[in-house]
Amino acid sequence: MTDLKDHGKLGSRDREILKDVILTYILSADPVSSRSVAKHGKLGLSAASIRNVMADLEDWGYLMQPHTSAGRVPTAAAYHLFIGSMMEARAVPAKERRYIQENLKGGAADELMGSASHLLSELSSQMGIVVTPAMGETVLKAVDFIPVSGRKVLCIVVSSTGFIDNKVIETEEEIPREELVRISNHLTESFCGHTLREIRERLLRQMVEERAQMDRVLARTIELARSGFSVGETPGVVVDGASMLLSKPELSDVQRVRRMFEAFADKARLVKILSQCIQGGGVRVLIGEDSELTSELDFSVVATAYAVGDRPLGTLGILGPSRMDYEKIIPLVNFLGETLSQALAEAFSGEPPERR
Amino acid sequence: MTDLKDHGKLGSRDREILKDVILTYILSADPVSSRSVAKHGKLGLSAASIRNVMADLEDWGYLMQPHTSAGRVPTAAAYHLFIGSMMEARAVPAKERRYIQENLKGGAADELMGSASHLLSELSSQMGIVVTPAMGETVLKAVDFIPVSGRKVLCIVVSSTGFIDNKVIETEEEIPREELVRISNHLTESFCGHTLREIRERLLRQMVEERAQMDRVLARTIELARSGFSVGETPGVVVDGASMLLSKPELSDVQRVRRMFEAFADKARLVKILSQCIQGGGVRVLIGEDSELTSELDFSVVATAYAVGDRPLGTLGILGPSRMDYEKIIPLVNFLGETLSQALAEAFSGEPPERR
DNA sequence: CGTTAGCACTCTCATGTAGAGAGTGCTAGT
DNA sequence: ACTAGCACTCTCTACATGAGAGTGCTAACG
Repeated sequence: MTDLKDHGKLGSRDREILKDVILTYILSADPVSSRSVAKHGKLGLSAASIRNVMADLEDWGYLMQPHTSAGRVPTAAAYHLFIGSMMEARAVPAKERRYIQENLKGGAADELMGSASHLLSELSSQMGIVVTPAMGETVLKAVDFIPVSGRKVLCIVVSSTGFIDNKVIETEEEIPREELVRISNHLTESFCGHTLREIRERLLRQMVEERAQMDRVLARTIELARSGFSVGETPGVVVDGASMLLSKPELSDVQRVRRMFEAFADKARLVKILSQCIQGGGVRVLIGEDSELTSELDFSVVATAYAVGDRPLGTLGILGPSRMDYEKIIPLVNFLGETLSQALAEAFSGEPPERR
Repeated sequence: MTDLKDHGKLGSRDREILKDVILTYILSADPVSSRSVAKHGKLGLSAASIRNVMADLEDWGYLMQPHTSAGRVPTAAAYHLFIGSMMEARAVPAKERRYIQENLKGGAADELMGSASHLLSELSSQMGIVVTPAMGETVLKAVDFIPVSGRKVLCIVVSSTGFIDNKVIETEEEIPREELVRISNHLTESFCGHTLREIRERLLRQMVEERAQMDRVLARTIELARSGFSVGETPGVVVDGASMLLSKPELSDVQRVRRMFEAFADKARLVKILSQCIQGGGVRVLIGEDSELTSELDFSVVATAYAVGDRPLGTLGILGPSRMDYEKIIPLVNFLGETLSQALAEAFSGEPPERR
C-alpha cells in the first residue's frame, strides 16, 4: 500500500528517530510518544519536529498508531529494517557463553536437545524451540534388533550423531535371538555411514532385483531392514518455557493465550515454520506477516539451523512477541546453533571434548 | 473447623440437595442458587426450604459462598462425599472403549505413553498426564553398547515392557566393537529378567568381593554394566492437552494461568503428586487441599496406576478444575489404566494381541 | 413442627457520566 | 527548517446509579 521499498526517502534523522522508537518500544511495550523521543533522544529536537517525522514514518509504513492520540508502534517493516541495517548486535556475554557450553557438553543427543531448548528459553526469556532431525536424513551408526515376544521385534536405530529411534515390527515368522544378533551386526557393518534414506532406496532396489534367488536368511535380513529403517519419518519438536510468554504484556488477554497454545498443539505447524530457516547459514527472523502463526498474534520467530559438518540436521530458535530484544537474541540464537552443532560433532566423532 | 465427620447429620434430603448443587455446579460453573435447585430439583420443595438446608450444609462445611448474595459452591469436602457415596459412575461408552483400544494397540512403549496421555486429554477435556516408569524399577530385556568415538560408548537399555533409555558413558580405555558386542550379549543373557535395581546391587557386591582377582575382560564388563545400568533414575512425565484447561472459566484470569504453567514446568512436582496414586488398586482423587499445586488453584487430580502383572510401573490421570464431571472421568481413568496395562503386557509378553 | 410466602438487606455487575491525562495535528511565528 | 501553542480526540479512571440476584429472617399456614 505504501512505498516501503523507497528507503532513499529515509534521511539519517528519520532513521535515528525510527530506531529510537523501536528501542523504546521494545523496552516498554507501550506506544511511544513524540515527547518521550524528544526528551530521551540524543538529537536536540522538540516534540513537534519529532511528530512531523513520525507522521512521515507512518506514511512510509514503518509506524502505526493503535488509535488516534496514542503513541506509535513499529510495524513488521520497521523491525525488518531495524534488523537489517540499524541494529547493533550485542555479542553474547562471556558468562553466558560459558554457561551454555557447560550445559551443552557431553550427554546423549536427546538430552542435548532438551538442554538447548531450555537454554534458549532461559536466556532469552522467550519460548525455546528445537526441531530434532527426521531420522531419514541422519547417518546410520548402528542398528539393533531385540526379540520381544512371538514374531514381534523391537528395532533400535542409532544415528552417527547419537539420535535414537525405535519401533516395534512384526516379522513373518519367529526369528531366534542369535540370528537377530547376527543380522544386527551384519546390517550395522554394511550400512554404517549412509543415511537412512539412501539405505531404504538401496534396499528397495536390491529387493526387486534379487527377489527370486534370495535365500532364507537374506530374505529375513531384508525384511527386517526394510521395516526397521523406516523409523522416524517426521522430525520432533522440543519446546521449553512456554510460561515465559505468559508474563509478556501482549498476552494479558486469555483469548490470545488460548489461541497461541492451540497453535502450539499442532507440532507439525511449528516444524513447518521453523524449517523455513534450515537453508542458508545464518539466523533468520520471521516477523508477523511472514507466517500464519505469528501474523495473528504479532509474534516473531528467530531461528537458525544446526548441523554436523555440512549436513544440516534441524533448526532451533525462539518464539516471542515481535517486540523483542533482537540485538541480544539474534546473537544468542546464532551462538546456540553453533555450540549445539559443535557439541553434536564433538560427542560423536572423536574430537577432544576438553577445552577450557 | 466444622464437624465434617458427622455424616449422620446429613439426612437423605440434605444429601439429595447437596448432590443437586454439585451436579448443577459441575455443569454450569456458576454458584448455584436455592431457586434453581427448587425449580429443577425432583423434590417439590420451595426455594425457602432449600435455603434452610443450604445454610445448614454451609455450616457443616460442604458449601460456601463466594460472597453474600451469591449462590453456593461445593467445597472439597463436598466433592469427596459426592465421589465416595453419592456419585453414580457412568461406564465408559462402548464407542469410547473401542476408540481407546484401537489407539492403544501395538507400537512401542513410548508411543503408548503419548497416546494414552492424548486420549486422556481428548476424552475428558482436561489435561492428560502419564508418568513413565523410572527405569530402575523395570525388568531388563536387553542391553546394548555401541561405540561412538574414542572412549565413549552409547549404552542402550531396554526393559521387558518396551521402555528404552540410553546414556553416553566414558570408559577408561577404548574398547573394540567386537568386544562390546560380546559384552552386550553376555550381560543381556545373564541379567535378563531382573530389575535394574537388583542388578545394580548385585554388581556392586560382586565388584567388592572380586576386585582383586578380576581379569581384564571381566573388569571391563563390570565397568560398563555399572555405568550403563544407572540410566533412568527418575521417571518422566508426558503431558497433553494443557490448552484444554484454558477454555475453563476458572482460568479466565491470566495470573492464574501463569501460576498454573509455572507449576507444571516443575515436572518433579507433577511426578510427586501423581505418585501418591501408585499404591492401592483403584482410582484416586486428590481435591484441592490435598496437594499444594491444586489447593492454590482449586484443581483436582484423578489418577490411577498402571501395571504389568503385579508390578506397578507408573501412574496416569487427568488434572483439571475441581469442578469436573467425576461420574464420567473416574471410570475413564480407570479404564485407561487397565487398557494401558493390558497393552503393555500384550505387546511384550506374547499374549495374542488379536481380539475383535 | 416443618414448610412456605413475603420482604428487607446486601452484594455484584453493567451502565452512564465527568474529568483528567496523554498525544496528536495544525497553524502561526521565529 | 524548526518550534511553540492550542484545539481536538481518544482512552482511562473514578464515581454514582440502578437493576438483578440471592440471601436471611420472620410471620403465617397446614
